Amino acid sequence: MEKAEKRDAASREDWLAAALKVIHERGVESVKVVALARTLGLTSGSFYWHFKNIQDLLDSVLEYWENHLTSHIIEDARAFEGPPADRILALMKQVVREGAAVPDSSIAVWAKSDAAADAAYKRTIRRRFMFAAWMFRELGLEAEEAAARGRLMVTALMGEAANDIRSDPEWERIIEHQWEILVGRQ
Amino acid sequence: MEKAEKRDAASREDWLAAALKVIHERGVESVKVVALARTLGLTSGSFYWHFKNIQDLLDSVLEYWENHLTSHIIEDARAFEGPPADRILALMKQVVREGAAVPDSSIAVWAKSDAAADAAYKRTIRRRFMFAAWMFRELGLEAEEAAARGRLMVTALMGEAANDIRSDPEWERIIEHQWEILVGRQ
DNA sequence: ATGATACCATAGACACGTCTATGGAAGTCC
DNA sequence: GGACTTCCATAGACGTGTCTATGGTATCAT
Repeated sequence: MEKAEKRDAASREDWLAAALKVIHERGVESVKVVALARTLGLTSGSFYWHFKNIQDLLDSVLEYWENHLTSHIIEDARAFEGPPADRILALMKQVVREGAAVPDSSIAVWAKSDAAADAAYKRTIRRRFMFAAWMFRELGLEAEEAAARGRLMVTALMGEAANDIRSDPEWERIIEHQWEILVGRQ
Repeated sequence: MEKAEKRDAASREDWLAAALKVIHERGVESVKVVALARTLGLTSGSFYWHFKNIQDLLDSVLEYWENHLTSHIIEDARAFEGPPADRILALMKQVVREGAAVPDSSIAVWAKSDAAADAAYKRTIRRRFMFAAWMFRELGLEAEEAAARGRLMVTALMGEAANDIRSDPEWERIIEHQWEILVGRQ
């Protein structure tokens, strides 16, 4: 029983990871069960054992995205040992390095036509804004200024992700310069 | 002949506008000729008179997007009469107000699986970066600093668009605060 | 009025995708 | 070793979407 659940969860997650990959590469509408099955070396019969239907898969993917691509970065930054300003730079680099904001564009598009996706997206953005504001308050800034800078950082990183900054060999210097402006000599 | 070409172009543009709307609301993969025809009160027979096939439509939509949603904003900003700092704020507000960066997410996703879309997207981003850098140089900043700030502005606006800042009643104050940070007392 | 052109409707062949029904293999439990 | 559970394959019904073939109508020039 234990073993069985373990194997089930693993296989289920394979489908989720494959679906998320398709979503961020080609959009939600490109998630097709036969195509997913082919990439996993399975058939659609397996899919319908793990999921009720496609909507069921998509709902699960949302949860998967929320937990795997935002939460752990916040946790890492919270556990960061060092000056507040360095924490901000470390987070910015981690976001770019891991491509954490890469699927955002796809989820944003998805959110426009799906209520559950919209809720998950808004919830995630809010978390990012709140956490970013906290990081800037730690710098000694007052609440409103910290919120503005935090928001600017988050939205800029999302824009950079959409712009595929990772493929730019100089991305580290670019990020560092933006960090200087954000943390900046006020 | 003249008249006929005019009518042709108008109807063609109807299809393009409808397609772009679908793209930014549900993604490229959701562009279906029968669905488009229904919203236009036509049938697929009409579609295949104007376009060779779906790919032909999508290629044309790219061109349409590039010209209608980036170019005219740059032109407006270039023609702006007033201090350089005010020009920047005016552009930022216009981008948000017109939702000029709204379809960006959809195009970004599209670009990942289509070479032509990728080229158009990269070209557009580059144009935005270059123009933004120019605006900041007009402030009296040296080249590298201006480029960094301009890029930060552009990516942040793209992130805000993905985040649907327009629906926030306080968006004008948020933008103004970000503008202050960007133009900032350095 | 006759022909040419632009524009659109209709019908259907064809491909692709979803989901159900059914059964089979492998491990688990008693 | 028989019953049960988990996981997947196969086959096919069914729906949806693409694209072609064909013809109809309105407009315009001659």
